[in-house]
Amino acid sequence: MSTQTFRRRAGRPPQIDADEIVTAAVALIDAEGLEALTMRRLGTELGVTAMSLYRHLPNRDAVLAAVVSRLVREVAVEVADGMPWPQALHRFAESYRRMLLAHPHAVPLLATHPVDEVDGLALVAPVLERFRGAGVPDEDALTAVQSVGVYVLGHALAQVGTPPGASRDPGPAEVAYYDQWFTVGLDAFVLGLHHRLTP
Amino acid sequence: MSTQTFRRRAGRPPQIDADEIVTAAVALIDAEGLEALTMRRLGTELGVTAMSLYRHLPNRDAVLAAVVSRLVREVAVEVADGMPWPQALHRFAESYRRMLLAHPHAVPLLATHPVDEVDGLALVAPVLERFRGAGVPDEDALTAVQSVGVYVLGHALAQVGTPPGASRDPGPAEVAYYDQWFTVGLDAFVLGLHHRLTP
DNA sequence: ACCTGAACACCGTTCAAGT
DNA sequence: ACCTGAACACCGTTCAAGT
Repeated sequence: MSTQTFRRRAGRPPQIDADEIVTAAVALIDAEGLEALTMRRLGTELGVTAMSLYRHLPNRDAVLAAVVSRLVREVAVEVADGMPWPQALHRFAESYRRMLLAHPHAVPLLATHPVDEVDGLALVAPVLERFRGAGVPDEDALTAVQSVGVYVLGHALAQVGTPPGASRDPGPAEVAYYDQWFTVGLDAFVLGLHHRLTP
Repeated sequence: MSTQTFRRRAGRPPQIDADEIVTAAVALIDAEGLEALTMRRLGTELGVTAMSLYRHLPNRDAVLAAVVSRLVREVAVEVADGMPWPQALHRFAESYRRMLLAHPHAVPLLATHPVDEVDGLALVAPVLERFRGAGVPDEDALTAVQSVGVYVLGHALAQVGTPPGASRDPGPAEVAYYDQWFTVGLDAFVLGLHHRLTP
C-alpha cells in the first residue's frame, strides 16, 4: 500500500503540532482574553484533550512564551537603506505599537514575559544598522532603541489597561487621545536622543 | 462592666480589617511573589480562613487593586518650591522607580492594574505645579508626566522581568547596567520634552 | 457582625493505559 | 508516537451555619 513508502517511523500520526497550538492560543487570547487560555480550553479548540498538549509543549508557561515569540516576530519594521536613525527609530516604535494594539489582550503578556534575545535583536537589527551608518556606537544605539521600546510598551499598557470594565471597545475619541499622547511623547524622546547621540 | 460603655453595636468584634489584609498582601507578594497570593494563603497569614476575607473585600481582584493603591501612595516625590520642572520630572521618575524596585514582584501588578485617577493625580500634583510655574499648559504637562511615567514602568518591567530563572537577586553589575540605561534614557526624554515645551 | 466548614466548579499537571 | 481517562492537589467563591 502507498502508506508503506512514506510512512512515519512508528505509532500514530500527530493530530496537532506546536505551531498549531500557538496559533490557536493567539486566536483564543485575541477573542476572549488571557484568562480564557486554559490548557483544557486550548485543547478543546484544537479538537483534542488538554493532556495531549503536553506531548508538544512542556507546560502552560511554555505556551505563553511561544505566544510572545510569535507576536514579536509578527512585527515588521520597514527601514529604508539610507534612512536617518531618528526616522528609523520612529518606524520601530510605530511598528511595535501596531502589533501591540492589534493584540490588546496580549499586551500584559508581552509586558510580563521577557522577549527572547534572538527575537529581539532580529527585530531591531535594521534600526541598529542606521545608527551604525551615523557612527553611533552599538552600545548607545541599543540603549536608545530599548528606551523607546519600553516607552512603547508602557504606553500600550496604559492604553489597554482601561478601568476594570471589560473589553468594551475604545471609541474614536479615546483612540485619538492615546494616538496624540503617543506621538508627542515619542517625538520628544527621539529628539532628546538625537541631541545626546549626535551633537 | 466597662465594655458596656464602649461596646460595639452588636455581634463579634472583627479580628481583621481591610487595611491589615492589604498590608499582609504586600508582605506576601514581596516575600514570595504574586502567585503566592491566594485567598487561602492570605487568610492563613492573618490567622483566619480564606472565607472571612470576603467580609472585608469583595474578591481577589479587589485585594490586588487595594495593593496597587497602597503602593502608589507609598511614592513620595520631593519637589522643592522653586524647582524647575525638568528637575521635578526627574525627581518624579526616580521616586516612582524607587518604589517599583522596592517591590519587584509587584511590578507586573502595577503594569496590569490601572492606577486610580485620584491616587495618580495626588502623586504628580507637586510636579504639575512646577510646570504651571513655567507657564506650561496643564494638558501638555500631564502628557509629559505620563510619558515619563510609562517609560519608568516599562523600564522596571524590563529590569525585573529577567529570564525565566526565579528571583535570584540581581548582582551589582546588573544593577549598574539598568541604572545607567535608566539615567541615559530619562535624561534624553526630559531634554526632548524641555525642547518641545519651553522653546 | 463576623467567622467557619462544606461544597461547587474550576485549574495545571502526572501517570498508567489504550491504539 | 501520540492521545486519553482518571486522579491529585490545588484554586476562587457561595452559602448555610455557628458564636
